[in-house]
Amino acid sequence: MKKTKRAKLETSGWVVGSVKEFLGLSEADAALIEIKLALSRSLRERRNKQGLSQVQLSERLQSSQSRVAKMEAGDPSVSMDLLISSLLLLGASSADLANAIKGREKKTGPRAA
Amino acid sequence: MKKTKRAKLETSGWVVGSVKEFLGLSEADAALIEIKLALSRSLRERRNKQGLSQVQLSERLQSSQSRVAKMEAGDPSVSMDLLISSLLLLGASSADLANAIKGREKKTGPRAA
DNA sequence: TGACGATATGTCGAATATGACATATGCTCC
DNA sequence: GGAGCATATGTCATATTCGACATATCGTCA
Repeated sequence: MKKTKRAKLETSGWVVGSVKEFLGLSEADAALIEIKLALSRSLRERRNKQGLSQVQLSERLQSSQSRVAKMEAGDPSVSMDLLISSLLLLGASSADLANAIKGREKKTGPRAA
Repeated sequence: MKKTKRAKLETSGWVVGSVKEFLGLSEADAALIEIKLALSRSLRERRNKQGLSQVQLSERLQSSQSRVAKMEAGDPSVSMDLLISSLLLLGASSADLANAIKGREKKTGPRAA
């Protein structure tokens, strides 16, 4: 994985919507980012649903508030490992993760909105 | 994520079967490892199914043969990011990843040792 | 207004993952 | 046996991610 494209993303901040072919992103790169964002959202949802502050969560994770904020912001400096292990620590099951990753329907085919 | 437990795993190599509560692993840690192993297996399957050698795959990934070998071996030094972006590059869809992660049935029930 | 709690952003030294390389093992074919 | 592959394992310099800390922003409440 070349990290060249990533630089651009860092300066501009990942666009939330369809990150697709925004820049010269390959399909794979775009998909990876979409997945990370999906996990980010999932993390915030879980944290909120459990009524935890970022500080409280950071304590459970033995991490820091700033890193939690970055996780939820989808910051490029957070790894999938961190996102996923955090979700697991919040009680997510493998199936939950799978669901988050699967992503909301691809509107490619007939299957109109 | 404390990386203390990981040290033990590195020296012994992750046990393939039920990594569950082998050592003092927390549920979350165990789950994370199981997921990584599932992705590892998935990667090798895809590579084989496409008739690629590790060297060929490493070229596509702009990586090296040794790293591919480590990915497939579930080596602790490989990140989820690398595993997943590799799978995506091999044509896996988000749904495919979700499926791999979801994991083969939890056989918690009778199933005595 | 000011104080407080929660979240965001930027930076830094330390920890970890990376590709590259060397080398070892295992295999088939001659 | 040895040549030619594919795969495994170990090491290393460099790159990336980490937790920690400082600081900024945003709401709300008095």
